[in-house]
Amino acid sequence: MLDIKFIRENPDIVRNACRVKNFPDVVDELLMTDARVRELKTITQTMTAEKNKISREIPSATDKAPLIQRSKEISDEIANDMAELATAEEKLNDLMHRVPQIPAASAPIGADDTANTVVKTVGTPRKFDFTPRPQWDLLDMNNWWMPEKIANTCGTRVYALCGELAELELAVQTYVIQKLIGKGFKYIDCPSITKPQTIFNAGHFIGSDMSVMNNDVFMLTDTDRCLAGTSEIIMNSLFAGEILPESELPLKFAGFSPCFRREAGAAGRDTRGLVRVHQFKKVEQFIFCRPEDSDEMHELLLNNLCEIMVDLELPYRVIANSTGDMGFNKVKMNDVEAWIPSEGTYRELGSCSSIGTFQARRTNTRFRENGTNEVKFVATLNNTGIALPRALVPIIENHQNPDGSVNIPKCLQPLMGGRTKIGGSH
RNA sequence: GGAGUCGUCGCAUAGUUGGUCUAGUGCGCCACAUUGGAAAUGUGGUAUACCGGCAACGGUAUCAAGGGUUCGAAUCCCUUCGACUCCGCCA
Repeated sequence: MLDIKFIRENPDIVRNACRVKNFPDVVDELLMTDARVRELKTITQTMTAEKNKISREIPSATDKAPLIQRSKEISDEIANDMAELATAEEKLNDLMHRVPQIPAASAPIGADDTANTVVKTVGTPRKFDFTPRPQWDLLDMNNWWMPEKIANTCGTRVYALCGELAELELAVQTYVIQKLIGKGFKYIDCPSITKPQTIFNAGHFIGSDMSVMNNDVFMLTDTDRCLAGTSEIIMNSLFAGEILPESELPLKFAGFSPCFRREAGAAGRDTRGLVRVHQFKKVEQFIFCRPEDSDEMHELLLNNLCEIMVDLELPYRVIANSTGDMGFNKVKMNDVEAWIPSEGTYRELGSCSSIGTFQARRTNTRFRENGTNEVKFVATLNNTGIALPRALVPIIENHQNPDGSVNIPKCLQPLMGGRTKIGGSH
């Protein structure tokens, strides 16, 4: 959500944002509705002020009847305008939730991911002297998963890791959490069950009708709860309605949670393997900060993920996502992609997003500025810490040996009891 | 799941026979005074959002949230949410 004053004063900037982000332009309708709301507010408030004045006079009046009569008349007049005001406010509220966040000037302009640009490429893809196996072959060879059994038992797009790879998954998770704790992030073990409002607060969806989430979110039947697709949404709503002291900012969190996604829009894509599943696990970085610190925090979050790529000894690249690819609520977005040998390409492992005050306006999370004592909205940012099991795909493919075994990145070896490799015939 | 208590301005509290409560008090916080400096003390101030206004300022709303009764609701009624205490059940 944007500031209504900003929209009034900069309609062209907002119209342009709608255009480059590929969302319908509702600015004119919004401004007309806003004008009507303000007009009705002025009218009803003036009448209410008079009614209140009369009510205050009644207790001490000698002849109460005429005052009560007049007060009733005003009430009737107000009721009509209030009804229209309520309708207009509801419409305005919905329109406000259809206006996308303004993208950063630095973001590439384009309709979709074909307009994305590569910011940097780090590491050189390994030259194999044998044909590298795809993830599923390595999983099969080492009995690291049980795809048929799980598909029959739990359905498709669900996985179960077993044996040493399950151990490695836990090691990666632990490694990343400990690394972020070491960088001053507060570790939160987040729940996955939440209220739809929490998802709405995160601002990924357009409009005020929450049914639009149905393609993406698992609802829990016969309850008012749903399953969170990421702990980002939980952390984002953690301080809803609060005014934080500026001295507490920036607040840095490392949230861990199981994540649930319907993937209804991805039918047929990545059905094999560990890349796209209904239930996965994710360590998520989340920051609340002063708006002026957003860019610095964005770099910090992005750098953390880049370090993790290096620690895991993965060739990777950083993408600047285009305006059409970054989504409704974002100012700036950088995907981090790891090299996948079997596909000969890079694939997304994480996504670093700067949201500005867009989410904070929905959650009403603010801070009190030190010198001026002014209350302002905080800025929020998020980035993946590690997504599992997806991150295991480049790990096992890049570090595989001809016999199907996988070398363990050095940083994970202490967490694996000192082992240097898993799988194969050893 | 059953029974009960309860949600007031940062914190703690007063206020529940509806009307000087546009919410009192204490603590905290800010400013000023006093002081060599501090403590203590004194005085004043201390919410958020929105509407109108160049501004000073005026107005409206908010006593968990929403709705209702009433000329008028922190106070009465209903619904929802949340907290606590017992009981039951259970990893």
